Amino acid sequence: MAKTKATIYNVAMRADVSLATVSRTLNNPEKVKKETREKVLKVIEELGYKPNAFARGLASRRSTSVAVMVPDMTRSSIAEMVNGIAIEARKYNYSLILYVLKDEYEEESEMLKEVVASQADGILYMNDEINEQQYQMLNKIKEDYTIPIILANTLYPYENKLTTVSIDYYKAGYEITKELIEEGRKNIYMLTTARKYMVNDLKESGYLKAIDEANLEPHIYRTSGDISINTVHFDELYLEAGKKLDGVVAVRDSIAVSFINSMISKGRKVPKDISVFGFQNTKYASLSRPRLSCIDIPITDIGVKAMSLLKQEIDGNISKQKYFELPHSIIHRDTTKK
Amino acid sequence: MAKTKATIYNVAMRADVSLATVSRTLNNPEKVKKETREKVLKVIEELGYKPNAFARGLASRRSTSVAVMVPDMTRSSIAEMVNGIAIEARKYNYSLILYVLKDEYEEESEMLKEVVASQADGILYMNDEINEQQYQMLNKIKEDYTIPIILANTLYPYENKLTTVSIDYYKAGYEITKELIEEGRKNIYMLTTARKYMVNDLKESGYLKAIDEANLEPHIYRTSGDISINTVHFDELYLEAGKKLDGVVAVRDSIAVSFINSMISKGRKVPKDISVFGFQNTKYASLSRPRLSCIDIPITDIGVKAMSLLKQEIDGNISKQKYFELPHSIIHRDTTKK
DNA sequence: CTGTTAGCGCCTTCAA
DNA sequence: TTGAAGGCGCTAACAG
Repeated sequence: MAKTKATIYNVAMRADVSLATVSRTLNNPEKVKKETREKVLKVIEELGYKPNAFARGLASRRSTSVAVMVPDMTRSSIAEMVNGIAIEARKYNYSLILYVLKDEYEEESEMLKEVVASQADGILYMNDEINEQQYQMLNKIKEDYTIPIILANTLYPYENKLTTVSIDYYKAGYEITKELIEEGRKNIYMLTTARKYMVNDLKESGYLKAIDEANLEPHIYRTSGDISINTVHFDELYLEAGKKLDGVVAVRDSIAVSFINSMISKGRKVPKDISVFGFQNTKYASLSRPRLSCIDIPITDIGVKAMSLLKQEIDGNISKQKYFELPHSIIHRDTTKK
Repeated sequence: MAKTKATIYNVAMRADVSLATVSRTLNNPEKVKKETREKVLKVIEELGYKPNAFARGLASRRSTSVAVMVPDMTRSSIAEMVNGIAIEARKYNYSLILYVLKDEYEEESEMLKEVVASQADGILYMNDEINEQQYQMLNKIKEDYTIPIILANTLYPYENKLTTVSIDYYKAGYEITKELIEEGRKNIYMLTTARKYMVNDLKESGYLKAIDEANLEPHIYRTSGDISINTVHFDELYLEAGKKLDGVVAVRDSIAVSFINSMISKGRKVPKDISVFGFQNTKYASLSRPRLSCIDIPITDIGVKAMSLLKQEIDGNISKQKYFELPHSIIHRDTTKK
């Protein structure tokens, strides 16, 4: 038998109070006399009453929901961040509305309009490919509709209008490159993506800095994120660089692992002949053989922090600090000497 | 300057029609004269008007949103399914409200109440650990509130009240076990999870069937999904099974890969001494060395299909068919002989 | 084909 | 501390 959802009115009737009182016990309990409150809560419990989210949203102009915008759920870093967001959101009883971005700017613009229409209380935006146009659009939305926006693991280094949570990719790139140099490596390659990712550019800058300081020759090699493609690329790379190549910093664990596989199949030894560092500390890193040394990024924590900052901003506590950096660390496993 | 969101009323004024007409051009365009419609649409465009989702939901009692309930975003199968759901949902302009389940039954029950309160038009539920209690609760929600529910990659073999999209895990388990038998393997182990997952039980049944048919001895070995733990387990397993062990069917790619790594470190050759099959065809399978043979599960398609079925049910097209099976396939790579 | 009108369920002043 | 009443922005009959 179809149960009709209890309304605030039913609760009020049964508790013998006005619906205003019911509303108050839910939203401003301190303004209701203790006995009345308890009586009302009891009825709410009995009826399994939950306020209709639409009616509440319409009347209060708050939704207790936030929009989560991500480029691609299948990337494990994104999924883990969303997990962190979900954990934190749960604490505040916030709902998450998920938007998976398409590549087209138009689509994204359309989605943002939807987000505004959905009355989301805030936006968590994560997209490591963010460009000028997207950044400005986000900022416009924020200003036009005064809706808080937090960028999670999404860096746009040329401006700082939007609150950002990330790690220091530049420093991380620098550090691991430096370690390879200290190992005595002379021909260190950076393996990065052909597509333009802001965070990868930063890793690259860090790499270049270290290489430059050591007076070595920089080698940037761009490949695809796709395994079947980059395997072919690595064959070419080997032809070109040959046995001189003795160190690699890859912008993703998966790229590092497929590079290692490619080299081993050519008879090169890791880390005897070549040392390799990856980025992220995904499961790939521990499942690979030899197990991958890499930068560990606290990706879940980034999600948690971003959500908690968003909550603060929604509550009106806007800090002056725009950039929040979480600590990374270097994990030494079996593809480096240390 | 804070733009105040345009309302239907603003649009009506400016287009010099009643608000009912604006509503119609949005929801029943065929009921509006072409010229009027175009005039209205033009104004909508100019004002960047998007109907307030709350008001619309409240008035229409439809939300054009669905609840997506998942156990854990960090599992790549879950993330990929959500991706499929997002792709399909976009076609219908549906929003996704994401709920990450906790282990506690109470929590889940609370979440379902929230889903009902949120007026979601339907529920996509995925949880391969589903138990009796959870299944019955879902069914109760469905009946009490007549809200469509689809189980995606979530099997509860003892009942069939809820529409389900999955693959035939039993058959898949049977097939790969049979292949190992045909290779001449005699001591084939099933590596499964210590925790109870419905789908893993089905894989196990398929394995047992094939083993039984061949008059072989069944060996079920339960381990953790956690890499650091199962490595230790595999050492124990090796002590116990020793060199007789010559075939493995693992319920997850990651388990298969860490098993392989463990055996290789002990000097065993894959697939010369041991053949190994995994399940899922994740990236781990192609990044491992040797590359893992496994069952390919069309996980994105399961998400797509589930969402499309849900949309159908929401639209009132409830088919009698309760169970929808998608085809799986066997991927032969380098850890088996074929 | 278009306009008028009555809610949808809740929050929030304003009075009492 | 409580109740009455208006309205949030939109949809959906019902008239015309």
